[in-house]
Amino acid sequence: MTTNRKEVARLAGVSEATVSRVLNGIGPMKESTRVRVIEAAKQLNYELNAVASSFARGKSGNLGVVLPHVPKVHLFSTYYFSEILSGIGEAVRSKGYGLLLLFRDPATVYDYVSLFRTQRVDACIILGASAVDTDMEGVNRLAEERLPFCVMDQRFDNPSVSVVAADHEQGSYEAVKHLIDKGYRKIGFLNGSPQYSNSWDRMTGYRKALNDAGIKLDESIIYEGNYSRTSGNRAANLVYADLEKLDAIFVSNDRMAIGLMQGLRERGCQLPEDLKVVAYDDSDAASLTEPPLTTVKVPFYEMGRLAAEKLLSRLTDKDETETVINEKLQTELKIRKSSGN
Amino acid sequence: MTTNRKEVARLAGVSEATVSRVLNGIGPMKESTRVRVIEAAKQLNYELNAVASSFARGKSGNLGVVLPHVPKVHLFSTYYFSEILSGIGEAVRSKGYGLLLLFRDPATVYDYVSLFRTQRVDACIILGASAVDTDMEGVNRLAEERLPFCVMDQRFDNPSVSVVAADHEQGSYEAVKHLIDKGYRKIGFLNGSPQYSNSWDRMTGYRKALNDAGIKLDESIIYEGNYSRTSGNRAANLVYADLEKLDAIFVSNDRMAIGLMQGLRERGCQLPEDLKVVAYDDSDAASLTEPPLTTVKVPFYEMGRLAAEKLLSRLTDKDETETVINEKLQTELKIRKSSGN
DNA sequence: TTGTACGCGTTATCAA
DNA sequence: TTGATAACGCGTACAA
Repeated sequence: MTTNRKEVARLAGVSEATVSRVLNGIGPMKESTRVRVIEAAKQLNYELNAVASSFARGKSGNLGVVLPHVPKVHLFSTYYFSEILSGIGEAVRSKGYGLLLLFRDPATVYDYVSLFRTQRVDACIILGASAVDTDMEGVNRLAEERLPFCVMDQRFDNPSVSVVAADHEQGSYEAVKHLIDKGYRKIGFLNGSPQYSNSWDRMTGYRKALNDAGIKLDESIIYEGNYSRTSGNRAANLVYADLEKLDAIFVSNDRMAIGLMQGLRERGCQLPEDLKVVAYDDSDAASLTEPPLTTVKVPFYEMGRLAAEKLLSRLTDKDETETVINEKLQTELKIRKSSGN
Repeated sequence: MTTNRKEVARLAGVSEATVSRVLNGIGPMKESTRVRVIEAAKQLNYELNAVASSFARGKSGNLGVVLPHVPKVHLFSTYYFSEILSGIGEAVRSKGYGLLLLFRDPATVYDYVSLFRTQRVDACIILGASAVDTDMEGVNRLAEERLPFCVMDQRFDNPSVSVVAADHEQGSYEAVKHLIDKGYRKIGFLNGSPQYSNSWDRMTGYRKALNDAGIKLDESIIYEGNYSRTSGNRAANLVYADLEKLDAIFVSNDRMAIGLMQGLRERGCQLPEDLKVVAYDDSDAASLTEPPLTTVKVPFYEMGRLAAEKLLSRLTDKDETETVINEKLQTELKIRKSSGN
């Protein structure tokens, strides 16, 4: 069925080793034999058996991407998901690797190490990790083994955990500062789930911006959701009740902001007149809402690409310097109508 | 580094073959040896080398999912993408397969066959195929080789091409019928790119619904976009000019509907008062718009899962009946405010 | 510049 | 019920 190296060798009248060398472009070779082998390969429609090759090399040639999977529930905005994946895909393709998608059950400790031990991946990127015990445990075990991996957008105390993230403290700072600059002082904050370092960073940026402007933090206008639209909608209740205490509100992602705005409008609010909103992500939906969302754009695509490139080049390069990846990309405030512009 | 079968065999005091049999649960074996092998494996922290196993079996153990990739451009709503992928992921995981993600350049003929020949995948699912020459060519070559693959949501003339699709004719019929039932007669249609069989099916459904209601088709209120929001926005120009000819409009997907509605509103339209809209997909955005979209829900998740399950079970089952997959799933109309409810 | 020969870890076949 | 052993297709050190 599948034509193999032996047949090519026979047709070209050379040894199998020569076929390998020619096809991999390794070592010196006479032009004439090179041509002969190429011809034979083409004629026989020969293609390298990737599995056999992986086996011989002791590498799978795959980059693993692990994501949490709860059937029918979207933990992440599909925007985040598809952007990061596209970025990773780009890097993977240009380096000639495969991209193996793995789904993990968020409730149990995922065995990343076995992913490597069974040689299914040469490196891996972890999406959607949080600070809950199971996630920490899994990642820490991986770090112990000093395997090539990288966590996306979640910080860990463990200094040997590689991370590519966005600078959410800066992003949040600028978001809140934008509101302050426009003259608003009573700025609330609807944050997301505390198990993401993300959320903490946003909080830090929020506090710092208020502090730098000499505005006292008002704990009573800090709300918590879980990054879902529903949770934003739920928060509308509280926010609506506190409306006289609020000029504006900073929301940790677009989805919650959308839910919040819907909830507020249902209760008769005019937006942005009654409340200015700044959100986070700059997902597709951000410009769809009424009013369109002022929001912090996160370079998900670039984050994915960067993480993958760093990992893969570490695999390729002989420099075994075993460096921990620690990148923090800048965000960018996109100003639209929801903040009163 | 990696402990292998030989070490387990030695520790358990059996042959390597026995280790394999025990670990794969194949053939009869004495309980005592079974336990002994399991113990040894556990003690040595042994895990099967997936690559070696694939090699020996002559199968990669991966299901390939091929999607078109234009850097930074989203041909598909990320909703479609992530839903289908989740569905496939579910099936793949439950069957113990890997999911290999492949990106293809839409401009060139993708060599699916080599995917199999190089043994990178045991089966594959093609997303985003269209009727343009390069796509047809690629898929037809694949069909010729009688390899296990399946195209998602795109029909081909070639009867040996497996397809899992949604019934867009029915979906469109119901969408338009809904408008007719509400008493509207002047119903326009903003369709998507003609290279998708999808678009043709929607057209058929549209025509049939009008016809069944005794409404004469008016070519002058049929518009064409390319499924992008921008194209919907562009269409707003024409639609606005034709407003007196229109009671309602059926739009081939949510994104275009959103662009259209934005464009119309910018021109001073009141929605849904001035024009009723029914869209398609029921993506996340559908319920975010103002007014929320009446739209046709497509079971993307189930389509992904079904395609993957069919393919994988064909691989597993001894029944080599080489059946062509041809599934058409039903859609469901979700009624919201945009159609005047 | 090219060929020989071995190893990679598993599956599967055949004997015992 | 278990053990030998031959593939599997390729990479690569070493020899020529």
